[in-house]
Amino acid sequence: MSAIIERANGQTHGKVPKVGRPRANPRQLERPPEEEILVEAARLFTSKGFSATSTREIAEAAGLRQPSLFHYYPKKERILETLLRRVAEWTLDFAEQLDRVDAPASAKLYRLLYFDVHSACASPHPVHAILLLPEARPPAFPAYWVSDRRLTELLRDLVARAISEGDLRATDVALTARSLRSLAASTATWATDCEGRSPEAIAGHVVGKELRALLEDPDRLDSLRQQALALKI
Amino acid sequence: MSAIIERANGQTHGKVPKVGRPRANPRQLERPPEEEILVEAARLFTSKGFSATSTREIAEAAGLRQPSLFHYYPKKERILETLLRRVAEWTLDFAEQLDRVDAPASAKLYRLLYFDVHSACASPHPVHAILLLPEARPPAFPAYWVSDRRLTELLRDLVARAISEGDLRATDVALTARSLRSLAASTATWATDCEGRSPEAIAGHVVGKELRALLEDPDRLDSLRQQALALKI
DNA sequence: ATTATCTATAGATCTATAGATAATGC
DNA sequence: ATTATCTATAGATCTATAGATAATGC
Repeated sequence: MSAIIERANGQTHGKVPKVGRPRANPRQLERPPEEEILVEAARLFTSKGFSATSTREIAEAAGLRQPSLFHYYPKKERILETLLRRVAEWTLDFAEQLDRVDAPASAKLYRLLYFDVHSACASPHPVHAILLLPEARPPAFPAYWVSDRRLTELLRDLVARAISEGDLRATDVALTARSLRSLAASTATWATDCEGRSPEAIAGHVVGKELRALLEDPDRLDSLRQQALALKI
Repeated sequence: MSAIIERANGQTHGKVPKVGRPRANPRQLERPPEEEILVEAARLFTSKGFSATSTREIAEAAGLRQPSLFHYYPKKERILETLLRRVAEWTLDFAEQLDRVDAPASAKLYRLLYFDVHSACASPHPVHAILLLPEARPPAFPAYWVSDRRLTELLRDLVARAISEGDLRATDVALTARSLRSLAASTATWATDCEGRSPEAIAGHVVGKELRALLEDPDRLDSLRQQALALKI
């Protein structure tokens, strides 16, 4: 999870505040407070839900008193908004890098799905599950849903191109894209139950199943997988 | 949705109360109040979330004042508990009938998945999405999770038998069962976005994709589908 | 002077209970 | 007498604001 949430802040460590009144419960900080808040909020939102998580719980988990939270996020909703943005950017950034690579659409499709599902499984807490919170549904957080639509369209284009390149079977492209888009979030909801399986194993299984179903020649799955994972991003 | 929620109450219509103080806002009732409450609660829980839905909203939607709700459900949680039980029973009952039919495991697997996903898509509101509410996660509602485990084990057995019968490819059976179990709920989250597609089309697409991926011979999908839908339940 | 925090609290909920009330049933 | 509803409200939240305070920085 941390990786996804912190992506935009690789360099910001050490930004731990020196000025300001000391905390009531001092502790060693590894991240700036606004990042600590995001990490704890993500954990609480996915396990208890957005509305069922109080700002007090988030604050105490981040080592602060409840009103101090509002110094960093002026509304509770802004925390969820920030998390949604980070999750969307995490995948969108990868998708944009992938776009610049020259490779068959089927390989790119595999690689993008694998990246998305693997991220969802590898997070210690299933951050991607925040995408399924009823409180995050449209029309709330329109900026997130713009990114989501972009990603769905990207998947649709990859599927359509892979079909015209002869690698995938003809199928309902829009429906396929919509269901592929939900793959990472839905895998995140159960991946933590599967003890003993690595994120790589789960993502490989899930994405492999999708592509085997879509491939014109299912026996090509193994070579497609190798080709996809060999792409230099 | 109504079908799933009301399954246990086919005969109970007309149980509209004649005794008791009249309502402040009288209206024509089609269902007994406890059923009206379930239908409205299901709609509100899936669209706004459990904690974000107040007992006042549910009550007013059902034509009652807020405290009157507690005549039927002594705690707000009991409403969600009842919904979870109905959704679980809906699929479990079908699975038990299916169990008594003599047919190849692959056909039964297709039929069970189709039933589950089709129910999820056919509901005017995605009731199955309540299974994804963070508030419904274990360890809350242990009775529901017992049913859920039963269903996952049933899927696992069907997959294992279909493999030993030679219809499905060898694969990680537990992982496959777990991901198949999440199919209906996850489809419910996006099926309503797909205007112009019938529940049959969506369920056929989604379940077809799963089975094509699992089949030893993908070309057998069409005949498997016919065989599955022809089963007399 | 600026900043990050604190304490105190206003104001708006929200769930659940207590007890009254207005029907039907016997 | 029983029942389903109502009104009124207690008690426990919860979000967000106001304003004080205890550090560092200049």
